[in-house]
Amino acid sequence: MATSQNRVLAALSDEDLGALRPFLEEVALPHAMILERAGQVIEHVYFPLTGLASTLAVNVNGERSEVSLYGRDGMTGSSVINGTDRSLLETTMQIPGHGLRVERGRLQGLMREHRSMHDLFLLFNEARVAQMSQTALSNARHSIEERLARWLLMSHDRVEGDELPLTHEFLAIMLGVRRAGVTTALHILEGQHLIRSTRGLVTVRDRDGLKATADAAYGAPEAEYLRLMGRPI
Amino acid sequence: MATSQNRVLAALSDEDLGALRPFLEEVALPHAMILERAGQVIEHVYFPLTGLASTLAVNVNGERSEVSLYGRDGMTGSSVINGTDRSLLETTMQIPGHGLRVERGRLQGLMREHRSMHDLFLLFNEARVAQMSQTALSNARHSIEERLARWLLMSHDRVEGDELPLTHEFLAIMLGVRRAGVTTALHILEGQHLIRSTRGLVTVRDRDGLKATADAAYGAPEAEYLRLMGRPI
DNA sequence: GCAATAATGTACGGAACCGTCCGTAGTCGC
DNA sequence: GCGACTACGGACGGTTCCGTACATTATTGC
Repeated sequence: MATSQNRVLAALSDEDLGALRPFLEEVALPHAMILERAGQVIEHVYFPLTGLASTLAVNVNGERSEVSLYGRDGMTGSSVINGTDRSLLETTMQIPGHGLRVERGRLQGLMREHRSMHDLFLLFNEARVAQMSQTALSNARHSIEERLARWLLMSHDRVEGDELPLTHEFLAIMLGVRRAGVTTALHILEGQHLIRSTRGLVTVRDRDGLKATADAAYGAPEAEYLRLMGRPI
Repeated sequence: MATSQNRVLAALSDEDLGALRPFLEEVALPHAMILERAGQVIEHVYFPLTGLASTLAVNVNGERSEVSLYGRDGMTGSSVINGTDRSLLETTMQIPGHGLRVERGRLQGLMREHRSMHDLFLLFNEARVAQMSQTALSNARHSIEERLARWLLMSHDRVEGDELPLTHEFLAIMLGVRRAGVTTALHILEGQHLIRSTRGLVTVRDRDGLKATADAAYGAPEAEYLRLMGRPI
């Protein structure tokens, strides 16, 4: 079991990982799989090894917007880490992959026995807060183009290679904007040769150019992750 | 020392509160006081008894937008609770008041000795995540008018009486919009007799009307606070 | 009470984005 | 290989909100 592919598991002490390992189970993470449902008790906590997961805020009117994005750098179940068994958020797979999972009750017991394990998961929660804060700021102040560039960079950080299998519709939900708005913004980025966009696939061509477009929307949460976790995303 | 005025302290067990109490220090919280500076090591963790604090995401371009708001229902230092000594966020007093504070190092030691204290603070962190998520969603999808109504309701929940000493400029920073946009939105709310607005002061007149305007932007995080903390804001 | 400052009211053109719609082009299931 | 479906491209008027500017009205410091 390639636990070290997941950055959070890799940062665990040998002892903590040894305690957790027997309860980790390999699992496929297909596209659109729902890892956590808003308001529902969480069954498992997932550690992606590949693929991309995202956590959305949803409300009673069916509006939705992404608040956090992670892959092999993170884990689901932030509310379990914080001591409860459910949250208002929804977590789904954006780009398919595979990962490891552990039953919630088991993890709760392990965190109680192994405080340093809990402490490490809390550091990831803190990194996630940094990311969520930047999302809130970007949603308030930045253009679709900037936010899209940020999102593509964040995704690019978390997958192998430069290909991101994503539809405009999906990106629109992530950013909380119109699908047509995403189409236009992608065309602009493509016109600047920063990406290539084909049906269901965005290919990153010029990462530095994307950074220039994203400007202050990208970078700070990523640096905070490095500081907190002691290793890059 | 009126510790029970703060909802987090009030939710502590007698034993945990007894351990913490000797290290709590009364402190005035004047308007615009900075409780935490972005990127700087946190000196104290504050428990407001009155007044309103807010936490802002800031970036290198000087852009800023509120991500979280709390008063007697909460505490600063979420990053300390998560195991680090600083964060990218900035926390300032919006409406003056007074509160209690404890040195960071002392609190870190206490949380280590008294796990149930740490666990309770984590539940508040979880409530804050719910609030931040709603903020991110509202920033992406809701009009200034809706977001303003939400903000006024959240503030109203946390002060005594119906008077909120706030300037348009301040509200604009909170919402991440133009000052003139706030002025217009306040006029609309005032035209509907939901508030009265005079220089430096907003008075809530029709709370239910504000709820109707805020729609889905208000309510869910507040219900989650109740669930997590076992008491209303 | 008088200047200086802070807060508010108002306006303007323009940019960004929305809601909506429809046509076209890939892709999939059988 | 053909119909059904999904994804994308492009357009439309309309609204929201921006950046900016400037005047007016409280309040404060002296």
